[in-house]
Amino acid sequence: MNVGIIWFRNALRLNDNRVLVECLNSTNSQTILPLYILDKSDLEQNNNENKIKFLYESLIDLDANFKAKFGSNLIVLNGKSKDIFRKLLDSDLLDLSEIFTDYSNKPDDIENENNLKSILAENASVKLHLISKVNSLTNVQEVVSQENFKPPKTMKDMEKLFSNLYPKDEDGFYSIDKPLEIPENSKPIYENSSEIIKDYLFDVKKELSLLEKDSKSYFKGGESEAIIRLERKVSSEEEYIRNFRKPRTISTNKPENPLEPETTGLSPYLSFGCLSPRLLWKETEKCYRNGEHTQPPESMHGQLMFREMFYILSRAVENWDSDTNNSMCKKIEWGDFDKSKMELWEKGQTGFPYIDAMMRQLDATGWMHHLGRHAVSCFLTRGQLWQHWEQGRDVFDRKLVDADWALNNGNWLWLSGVAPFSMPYFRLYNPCPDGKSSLNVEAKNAEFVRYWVPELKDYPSKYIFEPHLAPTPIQENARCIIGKDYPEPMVDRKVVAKENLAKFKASLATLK
DNA sequence: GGATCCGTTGTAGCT
DNA sequence: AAGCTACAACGGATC
Repeated sequence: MNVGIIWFRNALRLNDNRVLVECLNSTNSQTILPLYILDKSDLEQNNNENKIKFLYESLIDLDANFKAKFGSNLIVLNGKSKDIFRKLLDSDLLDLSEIFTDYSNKPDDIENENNLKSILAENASVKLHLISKVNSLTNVQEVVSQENFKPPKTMKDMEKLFSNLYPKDEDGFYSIDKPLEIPENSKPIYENSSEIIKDYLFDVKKELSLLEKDSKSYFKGGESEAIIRLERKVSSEEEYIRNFRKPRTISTNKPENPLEPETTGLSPYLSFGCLSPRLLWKETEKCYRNGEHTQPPESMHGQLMFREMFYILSRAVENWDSDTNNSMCKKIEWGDFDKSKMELWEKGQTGFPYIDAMMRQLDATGWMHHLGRHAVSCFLTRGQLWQHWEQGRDVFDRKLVDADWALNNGNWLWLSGVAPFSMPYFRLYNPCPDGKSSLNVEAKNAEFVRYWVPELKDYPSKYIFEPHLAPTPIQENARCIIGKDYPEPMVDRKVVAKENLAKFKASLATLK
């Protein structure tokens, strides 16, 4: 019996999963074998616990849904994918014919893929299918190899690109593909693999139980959770979706539930592939069809188009995740790696309550408000600390539950000011937002800072963003002396901002 | 080909 | 208190 492997990688779901559909439709495989492969030591080294927890929960959910639908468990293995595939190929017990997985251009995935290809080269009868349009709305390989392709840098570019690929219908909506239904299984599951791969079997439930319990991690992983949240935050919130505008959705988290984001909170589900971007697009479109709605770049569809832009760019631009030999990254003379600066920033001990609140939220929950991301990345790089964007990128990658290689690198390129996006380098975010700042919705409600920086909970709002300016009696009254109970600002923000602006300008001049 | 416009989301100070 | 202006001046696309 020929076996076709469904190798789940970045799409931990059954809905709108082309990998699943293609495998079940293939005439070359008579039985199927669903696999997920992780490398525990690698996973633990590069991800904090919130992310690992989210992954385990997603795998448990996928397993349960797969079992309910297809009558068999998902097989989760711990090891190097090349060793595992070698084992499967060498076994006499299993007649492997095809491997189906989702297309990815993440460096780790490409490395694993290349290893697999070299193994398969010795077994010409086994075919590897890389399925496109699983986690993106477009076929990014096809898009970037088109003759007239130019890397998109603005929303206008993306609108042009979408108009060509998905001509608008009479109502003005792009003809994005319909999400795929979960297919009916017409094939038996290959049940005899456990003997072959027994050394690699990974007990997800057990591993999850070993993780720490006191995590503030807010999002629960899994497709089931994604579908519930999609319904709760999109489908049944039509007015919110139709009016969606990024700058106007800044707000502190609700006092009664400080961990729940004001925005949809769907990003972790997108990055783990628990949710199809196509499904989110179409649910949003349903809301749009009922009345007036915002337009890109600010609208919900606009957000998904930016996501798509980064997927395309990360494939088109060599060395997307590096500042070397990256055609979209200006090489700025960043300061040498400064361990103490990085630690203060990462631990939320900079002495800037807004920055510290955001960084502590990131550490505790794995999530941060998008404008917080702007503020802390600007602060770390061109704004105040003059540290290399790659350092901040690494921290975000390790801690953000919604970290996505293409998006995370793209956003750091953008916010640090090195990419040719619309971010004039002199436009800095104020780490101490006051009532006049565009961040003022957040600033007016200082509860956010009080929750995450409880040392300052008794400070009057007037001083909460720059507590070192509070007169001594006020500090004493709030039982938090700056310099003793909460740090002094680690830099004079205005002085360093001015210096950094000059350095950035000087660096740019040498590039001309 | 030089001028002008525009870009998902700036800030500070003044009236 | 909302709105204007200055700040300092990017870089690619378009006219």
